[in-house]
Amino acid sequence: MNSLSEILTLDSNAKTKEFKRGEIIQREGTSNSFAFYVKKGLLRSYTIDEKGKEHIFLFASEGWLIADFESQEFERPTDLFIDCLEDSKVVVFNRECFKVAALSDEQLRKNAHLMARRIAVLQKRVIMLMSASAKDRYNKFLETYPELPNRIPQRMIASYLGITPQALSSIRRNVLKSRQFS
Amino acid sequence: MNSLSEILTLDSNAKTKEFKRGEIIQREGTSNSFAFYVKKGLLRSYTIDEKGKEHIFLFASEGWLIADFESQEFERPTDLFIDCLEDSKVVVFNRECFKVAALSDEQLRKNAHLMARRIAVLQKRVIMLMSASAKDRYNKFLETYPELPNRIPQRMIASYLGITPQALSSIRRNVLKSRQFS
DNA sequence: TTGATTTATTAATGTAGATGAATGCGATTA
DNA sequence: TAATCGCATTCATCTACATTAATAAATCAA
Repeated sequence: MNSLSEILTLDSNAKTKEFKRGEIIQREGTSNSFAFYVKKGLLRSYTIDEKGKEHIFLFASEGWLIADFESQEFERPTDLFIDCLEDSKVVVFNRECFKVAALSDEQLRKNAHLMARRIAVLQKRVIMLMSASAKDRYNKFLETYPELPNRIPQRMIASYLGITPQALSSIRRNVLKSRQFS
Repeated sequence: MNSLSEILTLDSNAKTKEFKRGEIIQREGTSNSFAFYVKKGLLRSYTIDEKGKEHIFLFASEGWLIADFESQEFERPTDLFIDCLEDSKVVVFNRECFKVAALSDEQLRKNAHLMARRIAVLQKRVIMLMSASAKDRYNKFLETYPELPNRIPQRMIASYLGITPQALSSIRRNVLKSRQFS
């Protein structure tokens, strides 16, 4: 599931593009947003609030899909920026491709797993955000995405967790301290 | 979209059941969880954390579907309780019904809309939880679900928002106070 | 109706995490 | 070779919200 070959059949016209680290490939307010499948590299989606603060919604490394489903399902301009945290190879689908009405049965079926998986991930994230402390969320993040911390600066992990870099720094310090005594 | 007729075709064997207010129709730890479509009444799903505190994940009134997608997609026992906040009429689907392999093309298509909509809602919820204050989340809740506050006790709204009843009470007091001067 | 149980509110106090500022440390560019 | 920039860390202070406790109102059970 979620393999490249599965995805590619969704849209035979989809093209693989290469982007450089730091490139913004989708901006907030865009009304025909795309969906991006990551072949290589690392992308993120995020919002910027009225105070100018970034909130990272999702990281997408190899094999993941990144898109603004809210925007696509309700045909609204997107709230999400998407940019590259590493030089990346990305398959670009146009928005029609993920609108239910436009899809063939075959395409839908392949799509269904991706969507169910995304719902599961989001469900878990909401419950974590509501019920767990920043420290617990950080530990869960390390468990769930053990390879990501090597590729992502701390401040972005903090942003994903919904805390400041300072708060994450002090959590890490306390973890180290408590490890010394055990 | 999301109409009863659409849903019912998903599983012609699905049965409508009636439940009383207060009935728990799914418990945490259950390994074959169900999906519930609300014909009438009001349901909620929630977790209970290790301190015994409830965290409401989702309300479902007429026309909504409630289920633990995480459990179903990954075939794990559910973390979610589901119970009735009002006497309700509910269509009960067994978990197989939402597993992709078991669905006809027709069923899949109807399912896809429901899933896309759910992703959109969850995406919005995550972003709100990360970036908005309790007061802003409350106002957004009132905007998005204007009819719910009449049917749900405050403490459950608080739980949905991720705050305590006391905090919600003081938010409401401040809103009233500021309205007096405008 | 009465007593018991839940609910909303208020207030006092505590705390996780935000904010703002200072420091040192690679990394990039000149 | 600096000189500049972004990043992580530390510290002092502040604040949004939690916790605890008390009270009154509303709901439910007998």
